[in-house]
Amino acid sequence: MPELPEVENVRRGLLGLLTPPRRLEKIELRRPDLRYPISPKVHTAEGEELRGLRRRGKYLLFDFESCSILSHLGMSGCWSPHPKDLHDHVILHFSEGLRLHYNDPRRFGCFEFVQEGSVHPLLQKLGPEPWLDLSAREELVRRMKRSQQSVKVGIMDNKYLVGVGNIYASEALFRAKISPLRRLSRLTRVQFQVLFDQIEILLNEAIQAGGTTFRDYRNAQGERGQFQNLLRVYNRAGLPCKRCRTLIRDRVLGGRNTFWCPRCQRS
DNA sequence: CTCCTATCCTGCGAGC
DNA sequence: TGCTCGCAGGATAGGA
Repeated sequence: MPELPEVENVRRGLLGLLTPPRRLEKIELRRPDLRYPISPKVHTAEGEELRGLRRRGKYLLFDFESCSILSHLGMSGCWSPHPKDLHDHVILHFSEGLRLHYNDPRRFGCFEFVQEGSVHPLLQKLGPEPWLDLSAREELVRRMKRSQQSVKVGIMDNKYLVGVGNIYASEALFRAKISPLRRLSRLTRVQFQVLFDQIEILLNEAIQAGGTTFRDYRNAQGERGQFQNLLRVYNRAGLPCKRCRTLIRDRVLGGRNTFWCPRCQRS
């Protein structure tokens, strides 16, 4: 469900609830696993004070004194102070009665222990955050140009860069006027620069708008995002392009539905 | 290596 | 109204 802008909004909302810093009193596991088995080592964090809450790509990191806990929301995960009961799989009991409930019907998310000073294997192979300096951009162009994958599948691939999921991939390519079908190896350097620019602008706008609630995304306060009102191509197959009125097309690419305007995105 | 597919799981909307 | 089917914002393992 959540892409980078949604996870960033969850992070900010949780940070608000957790300020001033609270002590984690107990981790309540309502089941032994999500996507992976949950390590009993997570209980190490009990009794420790929360030192910070970071985001890396679509992952959240709760930083404690001696360890961190890595949380991914998968497709349907959500952190909230309000109990939902059904599918509340993990509950963090903080001091002063604050409880954070991790709810995830599909259980594609994860809840992982990270030893202080070590990098979790899930984070090991991740590419950079999408806000790239000049040299990071050049490096990325070099790497991506070697690939025969479509640009749509490419920008969603975490080994190149993190945070762009299925909605924002289609949206970024529309803004950059690049066909999602084009192979990475065939993009020009200028196209890469425009694409990286548009990804940054798009994600900034989406964060600002509180993320996209296409279906069931809610932030930590239970509120919907607003960016769905600003989407230009996603889920608009058969509807007229907002720029040129040509009908938006869709097609499955890398197993995910992809939307584009065949006129605005010809190259 | 790289690329592609199937898969994990539940809920919901479309279509009949 | 009620049923079935297919698809959903992610990411990985395993095969070609």
